Amino acid sequence: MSQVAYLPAGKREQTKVQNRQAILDAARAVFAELGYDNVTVRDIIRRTGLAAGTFYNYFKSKEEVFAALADDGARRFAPILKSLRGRSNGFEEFVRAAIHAYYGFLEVEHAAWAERRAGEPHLHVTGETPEMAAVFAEVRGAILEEIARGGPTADPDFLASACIAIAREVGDRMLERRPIDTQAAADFAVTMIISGLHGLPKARG
Amino acid sequence: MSQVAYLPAGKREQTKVQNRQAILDAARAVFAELGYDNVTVRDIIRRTGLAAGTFYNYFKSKEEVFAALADDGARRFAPILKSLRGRSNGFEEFVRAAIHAYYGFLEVEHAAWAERRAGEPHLHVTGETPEMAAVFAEVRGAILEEIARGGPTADPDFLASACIAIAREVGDRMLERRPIDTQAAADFAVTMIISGLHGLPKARG
Amino acid sequence: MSQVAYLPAGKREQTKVQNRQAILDAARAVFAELGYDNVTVRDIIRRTGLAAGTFYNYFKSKEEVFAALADDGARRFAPILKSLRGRSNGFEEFVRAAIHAYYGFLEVEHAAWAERRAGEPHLHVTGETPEMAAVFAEVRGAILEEIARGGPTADPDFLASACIAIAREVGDRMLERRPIDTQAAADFAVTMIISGLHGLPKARG
Amino acid sequence: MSQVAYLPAGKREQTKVQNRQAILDAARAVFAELGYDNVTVRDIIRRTGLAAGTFYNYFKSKEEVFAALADDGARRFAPILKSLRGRSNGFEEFVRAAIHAYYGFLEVEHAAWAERRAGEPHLHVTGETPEMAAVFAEVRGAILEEIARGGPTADPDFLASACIAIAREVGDRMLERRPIDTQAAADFAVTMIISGLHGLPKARG
DNA sequence: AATGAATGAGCCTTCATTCAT
DNA sequence: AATGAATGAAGGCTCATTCAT
Repeated sequence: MSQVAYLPAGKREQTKVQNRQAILDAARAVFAELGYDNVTVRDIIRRTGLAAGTFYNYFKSKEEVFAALADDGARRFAPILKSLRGRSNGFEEFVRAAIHAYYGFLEVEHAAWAERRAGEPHLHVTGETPEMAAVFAEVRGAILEEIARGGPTADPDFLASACIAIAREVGDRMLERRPIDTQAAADFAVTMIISGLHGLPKARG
Repeated sequence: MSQVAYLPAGKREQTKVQNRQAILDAARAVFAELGYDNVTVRDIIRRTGLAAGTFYNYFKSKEEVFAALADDGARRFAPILKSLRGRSNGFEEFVRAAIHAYYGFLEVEHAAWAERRAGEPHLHVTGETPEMAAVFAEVRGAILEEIARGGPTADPDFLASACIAIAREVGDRMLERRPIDTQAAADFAVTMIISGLHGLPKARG
Repeated sequence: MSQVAYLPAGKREQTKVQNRQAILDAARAVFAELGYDNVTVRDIIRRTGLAAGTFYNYFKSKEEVFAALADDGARRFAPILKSLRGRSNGFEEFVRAAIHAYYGFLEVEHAAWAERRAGEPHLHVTGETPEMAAVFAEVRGAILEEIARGGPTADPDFLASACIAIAREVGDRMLERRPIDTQAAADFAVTMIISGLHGLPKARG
Repeated sequence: MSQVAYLPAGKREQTKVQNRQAILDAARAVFAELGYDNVTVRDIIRRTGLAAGTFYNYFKSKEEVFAALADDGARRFAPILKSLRGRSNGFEEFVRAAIHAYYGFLEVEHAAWAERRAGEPHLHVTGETPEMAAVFAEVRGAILEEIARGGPTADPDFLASACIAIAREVGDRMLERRPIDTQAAADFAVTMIISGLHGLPKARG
């Protein structure tokens, strides 16, 4: 009504996008900080400065925000990993590159956390930030694809799971140590994965 | 001091033990069903039929029940794994036996779950039941020991983590399929682990 | 920021004030009725008709409501006492006026109580309503000031305490009798205080 | 049945007395430590080592224990005060002696407390231990008696209340200071009381 | 759309009291 | 009598969600 008509996107729309982004940003931060399970919708909106009710104009639940963030992460990681693969000389090199990327991210992300989450029966922390979920998804995709094109005959799901599991769990251990040594962790994980792959029956002959 | 102490022998003691067990059973079920983080003390006692306050006669918190269950699990699994190791001819055989035992357990345990847990971002469920925590601890110990006696020089923590991670994650995938094929999953996991180990630098020579 | 901020002017704001007041009123009543220590947050909100959680939109704890009430009481009593002092011809008259004001308040307040609080070891009830806390605070201030300006050399804290104690305790007795005779009580208390003061060593000469 | 018959009091009866005493002792301690309002029956029996139910064989509620303790205190203090009165040369001396006795008790008792009870709206602490209740009761009796035998004509209840109030409140202030100076506090309280008395109308003449 | 107060279910925990043993 | 586990009513508090404005 009282809106200037010339602007390509009305103020309304812009605000809408901005708010959505604000919520996503806040959510990302608190997921990293508190861990998925401990995050409440209130935590998210508090961080946002928006009103409580506004959250529900954009998302139905914290699950939905998480999903959106993971999508987002996936969109951002896909090209990175793709280029990694392009530049890599063979599968092993790709795996190495991907794991280094992942551990680098872990290290940075982790540095941001306060050392909360004390008493809980510590059983792997991972998978609780959308970025990590996205990395996993991407790497998994890449592995599946690689396998499809002539890797071992082994069940691709099992294989992808195993690779990711190694990367993840070793990453967790890595984070528990001081100093954090991404190089050593990556070396180990890569060796384990690659030689594991070699042990599997080849596609033929 | 000067009072006659009524010996705790009769029915009282019996129901006390029974109640404790009832709580543990309920807790086990509920942890499996909802996942550790989502379980409330009330979930546990509700399933028990006991009064709210009664829970606190036995445990101080859900953490404590979890710990008790893990202890329990460890107590029951330790001898099994120990005997597995005694009977195994070499490390590979032990790994195979252990993984079979674990997957067998998973299969049974899993059969008990309803397929709830719909909306959640399904990122590994695992590690959240005390039994599994216990199994991991035991297997980890065994691996460490094996390594200590001339296995690869690799960082034992990384190694144990990786082996367990493979077993766990592949186990999860296994559970998602119909029919559940513990043999195939175990074959895969064992191969992956063993050949992964072979790729690691030997202690010497 | 880029959102239109709906100004808090309408009915919303009104009921917010109303609710706050409702809570304060309920709290006042309940403190008087049950005594500070026996009051629970739930007692307060119950009397309010509001939802449980609403209380916490306004106050963090019963302590905070109490403080708010005491502030309120102080604000209302300060001018009264001030004017009393202005109109009084000398300290004795002020003391008399203040005590009359206090006992008058006590009488009214007391009439509102049901005669609950049966079994408790009745050891002075007083000081547990915010108004009385406020009166005490004010009177204490006035006494301290008076003393500072040439009263007895005695320790001002002791002195204020003693005066207030007399007023309070005699007031309690007063309330226990039928009919309630504020005149007699005030006469006694004033005499006791004033002649007590006279007995103390003068500042000089 | 299996009891030796010769003993003047059977073991049963003795235990009964002992348990009652144990409860009373525990109660005394926790009343002093936590303050009447904050004490729960559980606090008392916990301290006792007895079983929860046993408490109810002896007392119906914490109120009842408190009353019993106050009685007990009264019984122990009566002779002390009586002798104080016998040895005192006139009323003033008695008041002084009694107040010294009271403040001495306060000082000792107080030393035993940890400095708990922080956040509470600090409005008089007193009257919450049975001993103090007893002292007050006794002093009150003495004052009443003294008055009856030719003191001021003033209302004896008011008078006793006022004297006790002064003693109590000044005692509270005393306890808040470091170092605790019972001499100064007693001097003040005695002066205030005695000169207050002098100002009251005499019985005749 | 945005707001933010209200809601009430639900969580954890403690407590007084009972009662079978 | 003594015991001590069981009970269930409260209490404090937080949260997701709604809805009048």
